[in-house]
Amino acid sequence: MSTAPLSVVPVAGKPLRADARRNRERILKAARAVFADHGMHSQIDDVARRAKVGVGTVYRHFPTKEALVDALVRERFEEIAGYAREALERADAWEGFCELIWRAAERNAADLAFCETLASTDQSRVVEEVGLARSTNELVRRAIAQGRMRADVTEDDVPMLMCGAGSVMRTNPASDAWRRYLTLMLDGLRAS
Amino acid sequence: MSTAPLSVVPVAGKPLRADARRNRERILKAARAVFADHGMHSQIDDVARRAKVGVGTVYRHFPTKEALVDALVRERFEEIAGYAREALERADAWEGFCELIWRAAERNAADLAFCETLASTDQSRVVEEVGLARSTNELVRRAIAQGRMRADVTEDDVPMLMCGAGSVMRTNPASDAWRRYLTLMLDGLRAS
DNA sequence: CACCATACGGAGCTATGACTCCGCTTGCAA
DNA sequence: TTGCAAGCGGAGTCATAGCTCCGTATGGTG
Repeated sequence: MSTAPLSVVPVAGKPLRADARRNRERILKAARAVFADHGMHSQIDDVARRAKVGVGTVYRHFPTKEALVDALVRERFEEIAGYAREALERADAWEGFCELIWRAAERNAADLAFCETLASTDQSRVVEEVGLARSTNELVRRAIAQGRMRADVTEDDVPMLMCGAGSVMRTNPASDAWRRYLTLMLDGLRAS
Repeated sequence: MSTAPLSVVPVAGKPLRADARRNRERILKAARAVFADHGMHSQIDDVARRAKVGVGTVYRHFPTKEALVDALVRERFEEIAGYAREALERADAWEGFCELIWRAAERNAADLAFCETLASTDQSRVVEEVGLARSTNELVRRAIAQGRMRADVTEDDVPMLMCGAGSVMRTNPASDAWRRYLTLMLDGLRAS
């Protein structure tokens, strides 16, 4: 007995009915808002309600809560990877690096779930897949070569930096503590 | 109908039967181990099993899971407050400060639940009550006066620092990333 | 238009884990 | 030794939240 696929995303990347495509967008939009506000404690029912869609529909598009979160996280990382590519175009790599960090942090500051995810689970997989790893490594390499960043900085330091920032944002939401944090941390990274 | 007290800790701080005192210690000991390993996801049943005690007994001593965690956290903060007092005895306040941070971090590195708590909920209350706030403030004040710490450091920076460390420890358990983190951060705090 | 695969809604089902209840046991004071 | 308040054990209750099921609706194709 060949059961029909539970998921709306077909075996091969096929057409996807118009209403399904529309609903998928509604769900993602609602999820962005709900998860930003309530973090990982957000409930799928809330997302569904907000998207004006039944729970079943949410689960047809994203088979588990985890899958939904992954989609949101990936979206965000892709955006940040874009910042990284822009930063690479600057002649001064250190300036580019700082800009990247600040832009990314600013983007995440209002998103509770993303901060929680960042500060609690390893994201190296996505960071890799999205091309963010490559860009930041290159940025770090250049900044060191230009003598603006301390020479012992490694690729692992950047995720660590952001993970710390996420945690500070989470502990003091609605505060500027994280700006303070980044200032100190970047001072720690600068060549002396 | 005056119901008997649910809790074993009496209205006034009274005698507490011998077996009750013994069990309380067993519970705390078990809880330290379980929470260190499994973090906030730890289950009371596991604590009870490990303590060789019924669940009911755990709840008689600590009315909620939260209360148990609070007790553990407070214990740890009291210990750290001790480190802080020792650090204050050093003539070089900056050295004392670094020592405090390193000792505290070393102590927390193997304790998942403590890191999670640190990185997710505001602990300023306990930090205050335990006298840790007072000590670190004094330490910071002196280090700045002695010209070894950058002058714009405030009392809020220290919890932030530790909170970030907790989060790094949690994301990369069984790794030395947090040492790296502290090195950078302390460099950020040092007077240039 | 008619047909049907694709998709939807939302009332449940279920697993999990915090907490309670109550009959039995035990420390300890008289 | 005896009485009983203080404690104990652990099966059971309850609330929550992730997820499923299936009858109904609808886009799109011939």
